[in-house]
Amino acid sequence: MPSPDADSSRLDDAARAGWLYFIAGNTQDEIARKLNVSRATAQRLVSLSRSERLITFRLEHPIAACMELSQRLQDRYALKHCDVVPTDPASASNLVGIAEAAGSFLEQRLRSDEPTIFALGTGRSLRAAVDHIPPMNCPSHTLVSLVGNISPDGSASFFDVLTRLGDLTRAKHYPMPLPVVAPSRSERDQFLSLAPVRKVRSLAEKADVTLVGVGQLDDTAPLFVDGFITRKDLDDLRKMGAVGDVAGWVFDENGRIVEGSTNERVTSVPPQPDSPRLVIGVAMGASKVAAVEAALKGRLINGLITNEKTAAAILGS
Amino acid sequence: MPSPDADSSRLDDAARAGWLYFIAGNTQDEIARKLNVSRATAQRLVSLSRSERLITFRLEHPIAACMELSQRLQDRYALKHCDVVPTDPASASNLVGIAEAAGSFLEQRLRSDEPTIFALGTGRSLRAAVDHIPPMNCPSHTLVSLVGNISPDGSASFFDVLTRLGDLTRAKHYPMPLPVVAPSRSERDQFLSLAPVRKVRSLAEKADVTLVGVGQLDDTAPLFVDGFITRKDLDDLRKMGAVGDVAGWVFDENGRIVEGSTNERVTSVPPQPDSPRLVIGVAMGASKVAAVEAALKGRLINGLITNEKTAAAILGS
DNA sequence: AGTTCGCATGAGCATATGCCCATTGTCGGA
DNA sequence: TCCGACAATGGGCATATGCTCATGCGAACT
Repeated sequence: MPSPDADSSRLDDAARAGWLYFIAGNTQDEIARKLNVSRATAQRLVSLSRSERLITFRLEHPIAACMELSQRLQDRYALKHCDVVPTDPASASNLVGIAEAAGSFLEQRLRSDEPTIFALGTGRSLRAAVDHIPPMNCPSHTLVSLVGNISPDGSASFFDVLTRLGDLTRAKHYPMPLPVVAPSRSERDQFLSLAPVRKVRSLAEKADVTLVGVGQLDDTAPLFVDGFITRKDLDDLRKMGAVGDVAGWVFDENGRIVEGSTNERVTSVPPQPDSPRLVIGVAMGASKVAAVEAALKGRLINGLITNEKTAAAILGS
Repeated sequence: MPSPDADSSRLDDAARAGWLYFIAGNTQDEIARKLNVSRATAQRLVSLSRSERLITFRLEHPIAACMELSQRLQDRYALKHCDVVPTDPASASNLVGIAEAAGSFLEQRLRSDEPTIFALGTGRSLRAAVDHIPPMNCPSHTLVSLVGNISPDGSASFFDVLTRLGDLTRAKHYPMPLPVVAPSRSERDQFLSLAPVRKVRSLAEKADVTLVGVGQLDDTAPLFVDGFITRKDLDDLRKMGAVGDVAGWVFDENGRIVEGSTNERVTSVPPQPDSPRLVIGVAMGASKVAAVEAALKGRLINGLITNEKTAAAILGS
């Protein structure tokens, strides 16, 4: 067969093949016959029409943007998991969407027969997520808390994610019977030497799946608002360049855990950068963008559940 | 699993599945895992994203328009074959493109091992097509002419497609040693009773593939320009509503062979409407649009090789 | 002109896909 | 509250697809 214009002719055929395959819905056998080539060649032409961008796909659906953002986040930060849900235009700042997404993620993993250890942080996002989980019976799983469940005023913490989920699932669960931040470093160290606390920490380190909220350190910082740290702590931390927290541990803009200040007194299980296990951050909102981005950079989390707007802000900055 | 917003949720998932499949290039197994459904369901979702037009395909290539036109022509006129080649913007009115297309169609069929009878009309398009065919050895095929090869002046016809192709292919070939239009009806009938002529006609009727040009009947009508019919014939035919010819047989705007006039004297093999065999018209150009359209309507041809502009004109009128 | 390199080709196989069917779960009505 | 109808689900099979490999052809270089 003569081959004048071999290149353009090949691309023409690729275009034809792509058209017949994707638009007309032909099988590659039919295309092979119509173009008078072998099926293998038809396959190559179809493949070529994609790789040469002769044919393009367009998804006419709000989800498309989310998928795109999710993919880019996964690529940029080497995430093991990333959900981006559409930002609900009706409700500007509530947790609709990511709570459901985090909830169904959790539910899915809970329904697995594989015995799994779940480590849980705290915060509004996680609490909302757990509120979307229906009662189910999964006694073979283990739930363990990363953070103390004693409020600054001595009561049980308001966002007791662990107990709530334990009730729903009848899974064994291990709360951490401590204040989140101890009054001093030495008291913290004393707490940590307690047997039940050590048990929880060793479990948490083996957790297959970790879910944490991500806190910001502006004036609405959850750690401060909920009374875990003082105004002075907050100011000190910000002077040290801290931008956010995960399970009470405060980190700077590169996601590095800062030394000193409240980090010397926090009783939570410390996040392990670059964990081989799945560590998912659940967070959304303009105020959390910097914190989430830092946590991603420092690989304090290797998974993310957020919404479209937040995802776009993280990628855009 | 709870099903609030079952519909929109299902479409969302379909969109996700479509995105993952077509844009991210995931397999349906991967999609099934990511969306936490069975593979069968993932398949349904991908399928749904196409049928609901959530995902659309766009072919960024000049060929796309041709494919589209070709498909529409095939659908509208129930064609067995249709090639639409890009209109070469550089060369407004020559036969580049369709000649190559017709040539390679013919070449392809000639290369087949299946012994095939090819019936050939005449005209510039077919001649140009044959000029694109390289020498090859296919003695098992048979070529037969639909039209006489004697010019009005008694010489061999200028566009002797058959002999030329016979030389190139070493196939057995049967020319029709007749003038295209006899001086009178009775002379025509005499010619047709000759043994060699009857042989040719019986072969032509069994032809597996027929290729014909399509002539227009305006002032540049090939039949007239080449001297097969007189000016008066032409005027008469047009008064009778004739718009074109195939192998010398003249038809009206609905593709019905007109009665009387030159059709009483033409010696060619008459076209058979709605033939079960493949009968391909090869033609292009604004002046031929009406003629081609009529031939398609009357099913004098059930295949077409033309160019983009002509195809668009046929469909647009 | 001879030789070598590179690329396209088609056979064949492992995998992915599409679809049928039995089953399950859900919803509306008695 | 129970029943029947319907739709969605996942198993399983026939088919289509993607990919590897050995081969052949043409182009470029010597």
